[in-house]
Amino acid sequence: MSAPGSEPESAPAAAEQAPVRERCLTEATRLFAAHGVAGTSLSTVARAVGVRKPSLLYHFPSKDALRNAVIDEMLDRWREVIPRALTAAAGGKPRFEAIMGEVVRFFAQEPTRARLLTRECLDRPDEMRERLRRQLLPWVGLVTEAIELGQREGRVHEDLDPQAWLSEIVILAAGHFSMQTVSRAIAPLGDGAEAEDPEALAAWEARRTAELLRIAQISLFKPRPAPAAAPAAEEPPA
Amino acid sequence: MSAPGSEPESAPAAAEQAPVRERCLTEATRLFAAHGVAGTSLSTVARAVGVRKPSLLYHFPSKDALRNAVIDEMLDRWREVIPRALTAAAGGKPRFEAIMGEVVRFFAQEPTRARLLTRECLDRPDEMRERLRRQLLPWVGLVTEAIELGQREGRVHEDLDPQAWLSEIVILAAGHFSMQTVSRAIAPLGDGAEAEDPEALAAWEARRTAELLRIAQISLFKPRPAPAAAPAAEEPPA
DNA sequence: ACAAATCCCTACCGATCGGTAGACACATCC
DNA sequence: GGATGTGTCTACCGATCGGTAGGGATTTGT
Repeated sequence: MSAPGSEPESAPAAAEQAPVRERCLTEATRLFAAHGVAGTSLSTVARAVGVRKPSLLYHFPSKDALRNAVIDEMLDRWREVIPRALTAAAGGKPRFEAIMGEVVRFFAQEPTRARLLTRECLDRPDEMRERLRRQLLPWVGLVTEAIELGQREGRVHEDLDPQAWLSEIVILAAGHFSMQTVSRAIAPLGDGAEAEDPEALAAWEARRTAELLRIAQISLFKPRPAPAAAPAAEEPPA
Repeated sequence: MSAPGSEPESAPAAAEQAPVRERCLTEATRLFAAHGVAGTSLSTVARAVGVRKPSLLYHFPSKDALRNAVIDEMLDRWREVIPRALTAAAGGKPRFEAIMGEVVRFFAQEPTRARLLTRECLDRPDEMRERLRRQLLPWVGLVTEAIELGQREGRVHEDLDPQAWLSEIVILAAGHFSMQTVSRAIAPLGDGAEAEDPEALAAWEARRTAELLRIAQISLFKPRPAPAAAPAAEEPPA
């Protein structure tokens, strides 16, 4: 992390009584994701935490430092999940399902992260590009190599551009979770359920996520290169 | 539009000498897209136009009015392009290529629009959802019906969810052009060309766009339902 | 010629912004 | 007990924010 002398707590304490610095990060993440950095004042963050503005500025010497800490924390969590996804299925076959599942789970359980990432990419594209480059260059190589191997083996579309495909899928995943609320503009309305039904909303989200996975899968893998020896063994039921 | 008594000028005059109100919209669009509404002050917009802040507030009674005018203008242009895409290929077969081509062209020639749209969806999701709903509900129905017809005719994947697919593709297209700069984090670096070469950049953008179209196409259409009578007639050389 | 409307300006308003100064409480270590 | 360090506070700073008041051109209608 970026904090010099922060000891990791063994048990995730209740959010209510977590140390102030931690709560500042949490609330700042939430507010920055919702209204943007420029649209969130330090007073607002402080009020959400339950302290005064100078207390916030004691832990983070400036708004920019707070912003960077928030992004660092998010990218650190991301840095945790990527190797887990890659190694969990390193030698196995269902690499694709493992990685996509992990990515989806990462954003789905906290859409805040996707929104924050999207916002920051819009606000400071140059810096975010370099940051993401440092973050994910190593495993971009791994993924593209795996894709190219799949192409040589005939499992992956030959006309697919590995790097471009990866770029588009990452963008799609981030946008998918950033735009949850807005996606309901296309959602079924005439199906009987009206806009506010939370059950119908969850169903719509499930449909969207299923379609996201389907798009990623079918745009990567060939349907069945040829009705050869071993036909059906790779299609998971869900 | 929202202006009561604005007469359309027959010839698109030079941007330098366009009426002030129009230049305000142009500059505000650019700045809002780049830094967000909250991150752009009225003074900044006025300075970019070359007038003083009160002049800006003469044409737009408040910052919120300016914001709405900017979005209205963008959505109006969108409203122009959609029917064109739908009717240009109404009865013909290459409907998909026509629509996707029009959408891509719309955003590609002015990525500002995509960024503004993305930002506004993040900043005011509820309002944007309703706005988009009003905007594109009619032709959402058309597109999904066309997709369902394609499913019945066996040209489109049966397991595709038309509404969800459309939602994801729209998100992908918007994100594709919003994140141009950031996508270079995945771009090829070791290929010899270094980061700043504009030619290599254009090449990378072309690869991305091609991949976007490929993903949309292959996630929609079945590869070839069966090697029937008429085999190859639909594959464009590009 | 005169009045009205249009358009842009200088000067200014109160509110809020990010950030600082410095006092106060408390806990620790010597 | 006193020195030191940590964390929070009140009070305040200059700058900038969105917005207003009102005057001076210029154009337009009559």
